[in-house]
Amino acid sequence: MKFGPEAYSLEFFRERGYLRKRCRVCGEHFWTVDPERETCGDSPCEPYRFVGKALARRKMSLREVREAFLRFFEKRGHRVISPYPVVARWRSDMFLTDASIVDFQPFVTSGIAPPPANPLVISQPCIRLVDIDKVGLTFGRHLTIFEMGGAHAFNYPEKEVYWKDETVKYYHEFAQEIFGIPEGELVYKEGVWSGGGNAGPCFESISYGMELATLVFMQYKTLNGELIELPIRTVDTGYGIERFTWFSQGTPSCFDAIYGELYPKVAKIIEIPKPDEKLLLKYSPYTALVVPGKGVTVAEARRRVAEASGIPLEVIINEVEPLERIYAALDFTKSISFIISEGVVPSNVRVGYLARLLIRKTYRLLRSMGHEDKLLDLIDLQLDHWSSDFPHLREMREEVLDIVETEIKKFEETIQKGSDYVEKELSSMKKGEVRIPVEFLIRVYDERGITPDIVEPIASKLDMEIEVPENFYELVASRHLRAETGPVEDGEKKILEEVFREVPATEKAYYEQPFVSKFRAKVLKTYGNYLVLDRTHFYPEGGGAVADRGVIKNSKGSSKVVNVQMLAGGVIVHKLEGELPEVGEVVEAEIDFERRLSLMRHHTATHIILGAARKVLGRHAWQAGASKEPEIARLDISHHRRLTYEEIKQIEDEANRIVAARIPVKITLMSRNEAEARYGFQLYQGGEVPSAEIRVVEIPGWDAEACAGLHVENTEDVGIIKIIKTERIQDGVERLIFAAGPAVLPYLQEDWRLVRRIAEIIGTPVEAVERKVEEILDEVKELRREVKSLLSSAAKLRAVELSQKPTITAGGIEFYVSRENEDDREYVLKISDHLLSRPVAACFIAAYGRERVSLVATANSEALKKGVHAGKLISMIAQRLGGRGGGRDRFGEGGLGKPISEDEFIKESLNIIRELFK
RNA sequence: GGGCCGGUAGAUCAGCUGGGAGAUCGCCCGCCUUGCACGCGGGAGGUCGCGGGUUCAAAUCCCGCCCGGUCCA
Repeated sequence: MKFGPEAYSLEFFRERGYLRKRCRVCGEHFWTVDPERETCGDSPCEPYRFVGKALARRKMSLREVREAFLRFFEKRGHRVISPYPVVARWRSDMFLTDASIVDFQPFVTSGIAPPPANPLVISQPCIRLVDIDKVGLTFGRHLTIFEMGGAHAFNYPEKEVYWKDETVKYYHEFAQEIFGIPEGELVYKEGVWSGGGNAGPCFESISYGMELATLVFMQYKTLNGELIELPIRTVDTGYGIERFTWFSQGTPSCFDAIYGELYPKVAKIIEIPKPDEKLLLKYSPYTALVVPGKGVTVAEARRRVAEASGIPLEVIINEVEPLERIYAALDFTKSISFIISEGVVPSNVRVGYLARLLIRKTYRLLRSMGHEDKLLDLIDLQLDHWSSDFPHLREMREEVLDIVETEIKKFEETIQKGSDYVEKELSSMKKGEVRIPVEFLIRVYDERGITPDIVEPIASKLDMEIEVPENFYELVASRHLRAETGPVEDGEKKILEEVFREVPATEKAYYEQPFVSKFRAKVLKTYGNYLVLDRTHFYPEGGGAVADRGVIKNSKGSSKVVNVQMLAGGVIVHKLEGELPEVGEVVEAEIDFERRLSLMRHHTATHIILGAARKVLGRHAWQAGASKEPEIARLDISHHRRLTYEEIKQIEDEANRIVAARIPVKITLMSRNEAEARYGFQLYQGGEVPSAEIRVVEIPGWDAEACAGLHVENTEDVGIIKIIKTERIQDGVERLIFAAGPAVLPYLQEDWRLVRRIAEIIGTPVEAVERKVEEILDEVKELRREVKSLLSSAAKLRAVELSQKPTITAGGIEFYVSRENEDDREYVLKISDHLLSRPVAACFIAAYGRERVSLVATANSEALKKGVHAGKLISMIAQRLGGRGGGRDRFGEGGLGKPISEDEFIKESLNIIRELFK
């Protein structure tokens, strides 16, 4: 994708005499007032020229830059907006906020909802994990967490705010007024921005070798590679708050600028290497040459920097690399602090998995420095340091530390178990083999989460060679490619949407009058057994709740409503069983209201339980899914530990306290911006809500959620809430299964019946059941022991009895053939043990069991020497008697599956022995 | 959501080409020895995750479920 020069040719540039030039290194076009300039100045086209210098008006801290940025735009008519969360819960297409514009997508940029202000300015903490491996290497040009200063204007067809010229002008003034960057050092490189289905031209603003901001003009939608003009053109600027801070301070690295004040405290936890300042100042400018991305390995990037800077590679590795690790550790722990403080629980799914990867990566990084035990201390430091700007970090401190600690313990266990396994496997493969196959490394990572850096020390301990391919993680990923499965398309719904496309949206009468069960409505259209009315009280499936049921009466009779669905465009379609009415006819409908009431109770109960879970477990307990049926409801919540009986009981108690407190359930329709401002982002428990207006269901003082469901009027109407059971459906997600109101009764009654039945069976009063069952189990164990012991004595006696005289002696072997009455394998084998322990060649053949007779044959070592094979012997006997069997030389088993008499068994056995041994 | 690995004594695990449930540590008893991972002898401890199937016979093979781990989205 490329835009023509006209997209970048601004009045602003013409007025000020800018020239359009082409970078001799990268070939991109850029605008400058300096006729001598030959490169665009962006990394990697030239090294930094601000390091070690004080080029700005004054040195500024991160907070000072943020404030200066916000005030600058506030003075120019922008309203300052508070930052959004870093976890993008209002979106279903991404997990983390990675740009300020994300806050306003897709609702504002697509025109569904108005912006909270226009124009507006925000300093948005963003998290980007894509370049995580290069953090440190570029001395802070790349960070996993940074603040993006966003000045945004949304231009509507009927209302233009401002566009390209003003955007560039604002930047120009900002750079000059606040930072004193001379015009000759302000370069605007032409670029193309695209992301999230949108695109547009952009300018990258570069000074002294570093891109400080990107000015994007979002004006297209991309569809199948084509650009479609958007009705709303958005000014999307991203000012690098950290980069401006770095520039103003001229420190060797950006980390010094961000975390400089924190260094003394960090140094108390981990020793910070202190390479020669001159070395760093010499090295730093050339980190501009490192460009993250595929194809270039870390080693290769280092080699290039060494060459360009003239600093020997080993000096870089010895002096600079340890410092880079500290840098990365600081950046990662800040990211962890922000993510977890917003209630993310590490897990093996979704955003929780990203949190887990980040924590594990940081742990391994610290481990490589021998400081893995300091991870919590660093996070604590970050929480404290940044809480002056982001107060929720302090409020969540205890929860964050608890969650991270739990995760660390889990990982340590994984490492411990995995390492033991690896050592065992490697030792067993060691014979001759000194090179560890790559396949093994992939396998232990995939199956046990053991990364090659954990295998390495074990390998060297065993004198084995390990070589990790650069594309290791791609190899792992390729293992999973074939498993890709697309989402299951709801074909039926698609067809219905096509059929009813022209029908106007159905009036949702259930919101106006949620307690009306009988109504009349006009039939607008039918298709197959589907029916659309002009208005309906039937609540369609949605928000995790099943649809209403009921009947629709018409001239031809009455039909059952078996399903109700909401189609795109707001058309509600009823699926009927029975005759369908004529189009235009007015029908009478009645909802199964007992069922509906139960659904409403369960819906309100879900909100109450969620509030209770948050109170008992902590604010990280977010809804991770929910379902409501007439008989039962379930709520999935994020939590890092299995729920204990105590916690479950507490949640239940709290929930029922709210039920009893008779709190009216308040349902309000309000604008998105107002709802977010009043209740915060915890509104989006049920996921994204794709509308400008938000229906807020509030239980004052307890819970408020964006919710389209039907609720009872007062918490008292829920009656009672009983948690039936809990399950762990994913790591980090607990499922609460519960019932509310009369729906509770069947569960209580079943439990009651069960206990009474058990009491009846064991013949004891209900109160004594618990103790009695324990006694019975003890007794059973005791009896088993006794039986075993008695059989053992009996077997001994039987062996003595049998040993008096062999049934037959053939081939120098004594054969004892016996039909045992005791149907117990242990008993028979015990006889064999006694019988064969004497120093004569002996063989024991027995049949035991009544209806289904089993056979066994054993031989002692003396008998084996004389050629007995118990397995073959029993196989032959069994076959002769109509059964099957087999086994090894000293032991054989078989069975007949039918009864047999003693005489027949002994006769046939003897026949075979005689045949074999004459 | 999908893939892969696993579930055997209190703990860690072996046994898994079907044929008598094991080792180490821990526990109990005894001996030896005055000492903090001492030695020797003896013992207790198991629905082999649950359910179904195949088979004369299943810890072992097949199917389903539950639980744990892990990777990917």
